[in-house]
Amino acid sequence: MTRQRAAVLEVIRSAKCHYTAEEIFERAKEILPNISRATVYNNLHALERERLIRRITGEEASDRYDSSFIPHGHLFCTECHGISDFEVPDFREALSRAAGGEIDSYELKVRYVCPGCRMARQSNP
Amino acid sequence: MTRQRAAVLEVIRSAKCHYTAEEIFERAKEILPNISRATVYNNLHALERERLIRRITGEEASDRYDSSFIPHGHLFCTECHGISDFEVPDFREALSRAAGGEIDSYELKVRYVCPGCRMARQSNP
DNA sequence: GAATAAATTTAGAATGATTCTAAAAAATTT
DNA sequence: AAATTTTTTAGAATCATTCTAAATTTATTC
Repeated sequence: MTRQRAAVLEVIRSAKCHYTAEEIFERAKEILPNISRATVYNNLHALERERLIRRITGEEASDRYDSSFIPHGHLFCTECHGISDFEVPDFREALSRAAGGEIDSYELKVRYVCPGCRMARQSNP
Repeated sequence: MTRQRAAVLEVIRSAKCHYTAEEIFERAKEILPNISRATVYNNLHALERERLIRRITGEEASDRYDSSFIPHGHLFCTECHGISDFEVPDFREALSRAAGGEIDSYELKVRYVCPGCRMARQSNP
């Protein structure tokens, strides 16, 4: 656990939303001003392998990262492209049975129109 | 529905696996040799909007496409990077309730080690 | 059915996220 | 402390996707 890896992890842990690699890089620079983008990517991969963070592959070009391991799904708004979390039951057991062997992780992605955009739509349809 | 859009849709519908945009482009050229890559991308987006195909955002950099609308999840092997389908119950109703409004589509992604890779692992661990 | 307008296609340039590379720095082992 | 391994760094390279502007096709109007 180098200082750089700790900084990347700290940024993700203290985030109130899901950051992209670029956003993590910007914030890690506030802790270690000389940190390089490549190091952020290296450590995101390492931390994912060590299961300290999870990668969210969304609708956008860039992935986002999450440090929560409480089972939850992700809601992707198709209008404002916002992402929010939502509770889901723990499927792990059922999925392992369906997959015919132990699973690694799972992600439930839902595309929808978020309450904010839905309201805005009603005002000017 | 132009000839180009029909060709793209035909390639996806007759596929036995999930192709990337590049793979679709290669196969569409067998039908319309002058088709351009940009046209394939245009039509993939249009077909997705029209709900004739679904986009699968996986572990790789490039998205893949599916023409099946039978509810199913995708299993991503973390070793060989293969993708396979698996049956899941239709969550739509439950998800709409959880999301607090109608949902657009959903995708259940599972990362695991596929049976082939698991066996190969046991032989030389 | 020709004239006009709108939409689509094309080839290639541009963009942008991520990966690669090779040298320097840091950490670890002997 | 010398030697080895791992990590970091800056910047170049890659690769999927989007953008652009001109050409073509399709639809609409007279």
